[in-house]
Order: sequence, then structure tokens, then C-alpha cells
Amino acid sequence: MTTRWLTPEEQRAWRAYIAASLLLEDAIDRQLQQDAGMPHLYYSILSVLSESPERRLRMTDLAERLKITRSRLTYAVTRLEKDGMVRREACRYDKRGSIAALTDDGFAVLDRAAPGHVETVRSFLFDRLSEEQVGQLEEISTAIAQGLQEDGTRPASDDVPWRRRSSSTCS
Amino acid sequence: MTTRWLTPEEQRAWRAYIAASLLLEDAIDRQLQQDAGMPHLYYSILSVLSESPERRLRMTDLAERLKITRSRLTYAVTRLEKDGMVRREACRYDKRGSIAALTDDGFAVLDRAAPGHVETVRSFLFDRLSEEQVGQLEEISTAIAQGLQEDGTRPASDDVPWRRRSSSTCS
DNA sequence: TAGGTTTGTTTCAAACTTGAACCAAGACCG
DNA sequence: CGGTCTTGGTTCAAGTTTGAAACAAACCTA
Repeated sequence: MTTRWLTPEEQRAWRAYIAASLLLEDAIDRQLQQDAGMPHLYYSILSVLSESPERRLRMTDLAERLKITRSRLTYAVTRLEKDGMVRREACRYDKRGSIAALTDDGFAVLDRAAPGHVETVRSFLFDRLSEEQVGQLEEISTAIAQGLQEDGTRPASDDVPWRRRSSSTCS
Repeated sequence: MTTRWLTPEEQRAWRAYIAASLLLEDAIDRQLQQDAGMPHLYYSILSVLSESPERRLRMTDLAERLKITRSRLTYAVTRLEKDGMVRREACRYDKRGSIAALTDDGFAVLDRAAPGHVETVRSFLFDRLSEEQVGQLEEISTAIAQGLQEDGTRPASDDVPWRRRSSSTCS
């Protein structure tokens, strides 16, 4: 099977995409580091928690939503806990489980940083795109994400069709 | 000035984008780590070098093309040099300069890994998009990248309009 | 219900990134 | 020239990420 190389159009799209995503993440990380003292991911953790019922979520569910590994999340939450933004609680129904809960301090920080963050996302992303493009971006991103989740690191193909990990709310 | 929050459409686009970019980078990093023993960025370094005149480039120019900091590049090149993929050479015309040159070994590794890499990019990205969407992705990405480069970490606005760092080829 | 497997989470070492500080070497200017 | 500013690169410490290994609790299943 000979390789199907990228067409010139694909090349251009790919390179532009790489550059844009690098630059964008960088800009957002810098802004949040400045204004909230934490990188984007950490801010996202607070953000997701703040929108969850009772502002708490099990570690695995949190990792799932953020599309990161559990290990990475453990590290991040440990830091956030040290800073008092998050508190870890035991899960009553499953003694293995551990729940991350947003503290009032954490919420306050999020609240203070949110306007600046939104402004940044707006000025670097949405201000540059037409309404149409925003829709296109969503569709493109969704298509990509979907493809990547279906198989993740697919367990040998002789496995069960595919079962989504059920997320027990646990509280 | 009251914050202009993201509209529901923007929210969706933003979240989908974040998820997609995280997942995609992850998948590509894993594939390359597997097949080439190095993360995506390191592979890109070899790739950019391989397309440069004489397969060599000054550190600053390389960093510029890859949209990364010089510090990050220094670290990466040091590793690649240790692995024999790249060689550092002095710059004749500017004694400060240092040039990264792709070695034959480096080229060989690149050559061997390229098909798998392209295949991955294809299957996770381009196979999921229509021809039209590829064009849209390029336009969107270009718009974003452009906005982010113009100002970078803009030096106080009372500065010179903006001058692109000239990239002396130096050899 | 003992033994084996899966699931939820953390731990650990190695690799990588960040940003500020540092050190030359070129560029400028009086 | 001699001082000063800028540019190209590296260094260093602190922070983050990775992936594999370790654990413990829950879940089978015979």
C-alpha cells in the first residue's frame, strides 16, 4: 500500500491548523497565568466543576469531560487543592471514588477571571471569524473529536462492540 | 464595560474545538512516540529542516516557523542532537548564531516515519472532513494565526508599527 | 465465598515546557 | 574608540505531562 500523501490543500490546512492551535493555546495560557495564576487546563477544571450539580464531580468523569488522562487530572487537582480552589471528598457509594468539589474560593477566582478569559477568547478567536465560520468550526471540530473518541486507544478489535463508561454521579 | 459572554453557538464551537485539538494532538503524539520515538514537535523539527535549503536552519528561524519559544527549541534540539538526528553548526557570518542541520540518520528516521504519520493525520482529520471543510479549516486557522502573530506579546503600543524579524539565512 | 478480573485513583521517575536570567556578539551613536 | 542597546542562544529552577506500575475496592464466577 503506497502512501497517500497530503494534497497541497491538505498540507496548507494542516500547517495552518497546527500554527493556529499552538498560538491560540499559548495566548490563552499566558492570559490566564497572568490573570488567574493558572494555565488553561486548570481554569477549565474549575469551570467544569462550577457547572456541575453541586459543583462537584468524580475524578473520572472530570477527566472524561476534559479529555485528559486521570493521571494528569490527579496532578492538577492536587495543585488546585493545595491552592484551596478545590477540595477532595470521598464518595459514599464507592469507596474507590474520589470527588473534586469547587470551593467558594475557587468559585471566586473563576468568577473574577472569567471576563478576562472570555475577552481573550473573543478577541483572538471569534472576532476573527464570521458567524458562518463559527458554525463551520463547530462542525469540523465535532467531526474530528467524534472520530477520535470512538476508538480512543481501541482495545483489540475482538472486543465488545463498544460500551461507553457509565458515569455514576455518586452523590 | 460589561462582559460580552459567548453565545450558545460560540460556546459549542469553543468546547468542540478544545476537545478536538486536545484529542488530535494526543493521538498524533502517541502515534509518533510509538513509531518514531519522539513527540509531534520533535518530528516537526526534523520535517521543517528536511525541507529547508541544505537541510539546515538557524535556531531562531526554526523557532519562528514552528511557533515555539527559543528556549523550548533549544531543549528539543539538544535531545535530537543527543540522538544523532540533528547536528549543531556554527554560523559563519554571525558568531552568535547556531544552525541546526538534519543528519542523514535524522532524515532516515523521518523518511521511515512519514507514511505512518500521514496516515494518522489522514485517518483522524482529513478522512472526516469534506473537501469543502478542508478549505474552511484552512481559512479559519489562517485567520486565527494571523491575528495572533501580528501582536504576539505586543511591546507597549507606543512602539514602532511592527517589524518582522528578518531571517538571515546565514549560509 | 475464594480467587481472578476490572475499575478508580494515585504514585513515581523520566521527559518536557515555561519564563526569567544570563552571556556573548552585533549594531548604534556620540 | 567606548558605552549602550539589541539580538541570538543557552541555562536554570520550578512547574507540568507522560506512561507504566502500584493499590485498593468492587465485581464476577465457579
